[in-house]
Amino acid sequence: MPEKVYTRLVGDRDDRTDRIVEPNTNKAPAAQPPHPSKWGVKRKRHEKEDRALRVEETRTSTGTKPKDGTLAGNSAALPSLQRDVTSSSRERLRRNGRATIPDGQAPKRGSLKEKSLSLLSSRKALPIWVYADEIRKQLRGSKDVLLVVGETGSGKSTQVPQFLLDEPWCGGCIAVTQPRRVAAVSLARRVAEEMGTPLGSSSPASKVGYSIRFDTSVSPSTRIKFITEGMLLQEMLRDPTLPQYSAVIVDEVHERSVNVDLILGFLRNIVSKRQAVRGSRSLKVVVMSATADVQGLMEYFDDHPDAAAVGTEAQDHGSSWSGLPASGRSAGQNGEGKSDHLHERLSVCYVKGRQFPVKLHYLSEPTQDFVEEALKRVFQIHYKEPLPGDILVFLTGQDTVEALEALVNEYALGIEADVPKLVTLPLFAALPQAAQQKVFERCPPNSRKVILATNIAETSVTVPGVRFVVDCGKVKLKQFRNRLGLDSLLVKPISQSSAIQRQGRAGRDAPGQCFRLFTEDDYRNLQKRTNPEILRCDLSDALLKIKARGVQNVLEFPFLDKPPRESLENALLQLYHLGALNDDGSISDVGVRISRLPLSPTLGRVILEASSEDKDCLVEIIDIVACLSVENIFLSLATEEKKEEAESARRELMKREGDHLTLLATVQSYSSEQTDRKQWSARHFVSHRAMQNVMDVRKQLRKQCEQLGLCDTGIMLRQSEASEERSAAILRCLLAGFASNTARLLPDGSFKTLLGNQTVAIHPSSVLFGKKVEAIVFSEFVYTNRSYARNVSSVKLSWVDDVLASSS
DNA sequence: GAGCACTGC
Repeated sequence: MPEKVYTRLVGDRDDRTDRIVEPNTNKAPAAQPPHPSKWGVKRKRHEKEDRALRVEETRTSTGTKPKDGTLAGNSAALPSLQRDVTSSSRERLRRNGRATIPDGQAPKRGSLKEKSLSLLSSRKALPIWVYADEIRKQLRGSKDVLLVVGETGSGKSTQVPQFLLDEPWCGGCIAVTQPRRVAAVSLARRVAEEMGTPLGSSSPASKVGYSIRFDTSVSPSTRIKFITEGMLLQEMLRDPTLPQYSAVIVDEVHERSVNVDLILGFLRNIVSKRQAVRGSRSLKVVVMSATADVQGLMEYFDDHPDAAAVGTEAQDHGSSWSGLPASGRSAGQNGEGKSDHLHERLSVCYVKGRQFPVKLHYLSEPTQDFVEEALKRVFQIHYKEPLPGDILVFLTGQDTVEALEALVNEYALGIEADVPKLVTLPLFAALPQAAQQKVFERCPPNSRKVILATNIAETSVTVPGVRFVVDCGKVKLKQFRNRLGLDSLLVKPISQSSAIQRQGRAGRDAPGQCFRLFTEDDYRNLQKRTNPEILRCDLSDALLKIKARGVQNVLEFPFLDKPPRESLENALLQLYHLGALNDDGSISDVGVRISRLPLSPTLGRVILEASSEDKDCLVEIIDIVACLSVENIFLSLATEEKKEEAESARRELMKREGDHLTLLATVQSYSSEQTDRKQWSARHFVSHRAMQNVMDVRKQLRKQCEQLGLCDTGIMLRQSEASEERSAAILRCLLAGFASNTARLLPDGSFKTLLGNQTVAIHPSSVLFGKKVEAIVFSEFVYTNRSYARNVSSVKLSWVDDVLASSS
């Protein structure tokens, strides 16, 4: 069906020449030059990666990143921070952010100043401190961009913004981006303490604030604002040139989230066009990274059109200031530099971190069973190495964590009385909060903790007291497959940078050891870096954001790593089918409105459909969409007994139409509970934390829908009676966003997608599991061992036909 | 009759 549209949008399907063609009204897609010639070298690399990806599918990646980044160099002084790192609840974040201001009372100025003075000596001890003058000097001249490469504990996140604050060019605000919300809040709190100023909105004189979803805390005097990447992108949507900022510091760039890639692209455009767009006022950009692909970043920022050919730099600044990495950086950090290239607009600063040495051990032979191997290693360490020193084991998922937990506990029963005890602690994101907290608690005397963790311990959570790391060398990661248009979740080998990051977790408190459950040869054969997320995800959201910020031709967007052509094509087509793009490829009114919503384009489209006159079910759809945009609200249960109990407790919520109306019934029931929602959640085996998030999202979406003019003020108070017609309208809204996620029943009882004719199975977690209905729509499609549809609803085949007919 | 790593607006 969309063959004709496809051809118009992106060229002939069989025409695999080297080009990407934007949606265009021209009948024949013109062969557009993909990008200026200077991108030639980079493009080759992407093509290679693209091919490798499609052909072998064995390479891997995930956001790799050294350090928790939350308070480099100071985390030991802030034990409470560690706990907050695992929390996602807003209340906790709030408390965290306001820890210095008890109960909202205005703090005494003197006490703040005293505290600030007492912190000064520890600040001066940070490795970054001696670079303060140099950093200022570099940005004072014609340099607009500074790269800071700082290893763990260098103090760059807290100190660099303070170094710049009183510079003559810095009249406005400094934004410091963070990938995680907790980091933004805790860094803001720390910097406010160091500066002796109240935090955020607590006082009009406050100089340090933060901005995260659901919680922005700034004052009229805010000069330093810690902000999540997503929030800065939202600000850029309103004000593409960021006029209120004198500087943007982009932290944790090595993690290479999609958001950070977009931010870097927009900043690069602003910097190179700054005269024209911002008048005489310049915008300084500081890019901070732990393990930098410095070469790529330098070329990226140095490559802008008006950069002068040659500059003088670095000659008198010593070895830390140049295009060449200073000696003594850790192995494996991609140290190749381009020494003969001098930069006009750009300088680089290398700062050594504080990390204890970690001794490496490899297997002599590869293992088939890393759980078994990890078990051996844990007991070997436990018997051989004296206390203190906890063990952190990196595994792939909940299944392997629980398997090893059972094994360790079983063998631990046989530990002799005169040997210390072992305390096993699982750690993964789906684990309830209280259980996660246990890894931060002190364990009984004469015992050793064994933390069995997923990738969550690689960046998001820093476990104190670890001196031994056992690394299985694998990671479970999501990969978007363009051919099939679906996500797969597969276990893959980690990258070298990821292995180094895991190893570093043993050297935070004292010298440590890392046991890699693979051979040294295996290590050498690992990919150097993890593929950045932008190369392995669905790009429709990113491309819509780019278009919404006024970049008409997405090929003009300076991607640090250019995504494969197939991904770009796919995303453009998807946006077109959603109605977010016009026939000429420009963003449509629908697209503009979708881009304003904090949702994926598909969910945004469902919202818009629900606001239309004939559907008119926005209230209900918002509840459903809110559920789909947070973690699973239904607790997964371990035992058969619990499962049966949960099934009967949830019976009143289950709807025969499917999972979406079940979610709606759950939200409606939860929100009508006025006395004790926590207890209600426990009774129905529903995650209270997830439901709190649902209510936050619901509130935000309601407000934004009003602002977008999708509904009248107060309409949300109206609760319509459930009815057949109502249910039908709701399901038809879902079809508007998920037309491609539809399947019909075959005589043999299996389902085949209407587009693509692929077999899908209803996931066993669905209320429709095992049911036979003529057609289904699903909001999630995941390939693990087979293709599964999750969050499934029953629809009429005729509705699907209507939607498919109208969109092609 | 399966089993999902991790962020974020």
